[in-house]
Amino acid sequence: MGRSPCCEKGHTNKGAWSKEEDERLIAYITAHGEGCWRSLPKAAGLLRCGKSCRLRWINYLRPDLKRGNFTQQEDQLIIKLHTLLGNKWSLIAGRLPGRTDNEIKNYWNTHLRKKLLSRGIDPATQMPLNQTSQQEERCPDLNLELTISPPHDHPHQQQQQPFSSGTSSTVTS
DNA sequence: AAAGGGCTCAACCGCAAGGAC
DNA sequence: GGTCCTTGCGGTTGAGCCCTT
Repeated sequence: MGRSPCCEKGHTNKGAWSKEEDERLIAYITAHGEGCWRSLPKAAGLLRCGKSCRLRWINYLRPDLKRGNFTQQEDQLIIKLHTLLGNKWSLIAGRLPGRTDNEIKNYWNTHLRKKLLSRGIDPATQMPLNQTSQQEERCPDLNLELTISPPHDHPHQQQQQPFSSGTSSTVTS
């Protein structure tokens, strides 16, 4: 049995969103704000599941989205953050105003990964490919994320090192 | 000009975490 | 304290676009 499905599949649309659906979603959220995604589709008159509405809003319809090409600075920041955080796309997105986790994830997988590989750099560690095997034994990625603080820092620093890479990696924008 | 292959990115799926009851 | 429900996240998929032959 397990969990109940997030929506009744027989009564929901799937696939690409139509313009009308977008407009309905925007109109509803503009009027009522982001509330309960579960009940939103019904309230907004959409034949979509809440999950789908949330995704559409966050990744595409939100007014504060930047869209368009990533800048060099953003490239560098993403690479740096990925080295520190790994595939924590939502955390990385939290450091890049106007960008979504999905967008960054796609950009990483399609552009940055290849870019680094073509330079002979291991995307996961940013070490030259012929050194990564040695590196992995000493410094598994997992340890890194323990030293990271979330985007909205709490004032009380636990006894962890903040981003300490010294140089320009003060990641706060 | 057409066909095939590769690439991009919006959207879906399943799982886990957190909160409410 | 346990169970159920909702939200959020990361991985994956596939339709459409673009480039090459």
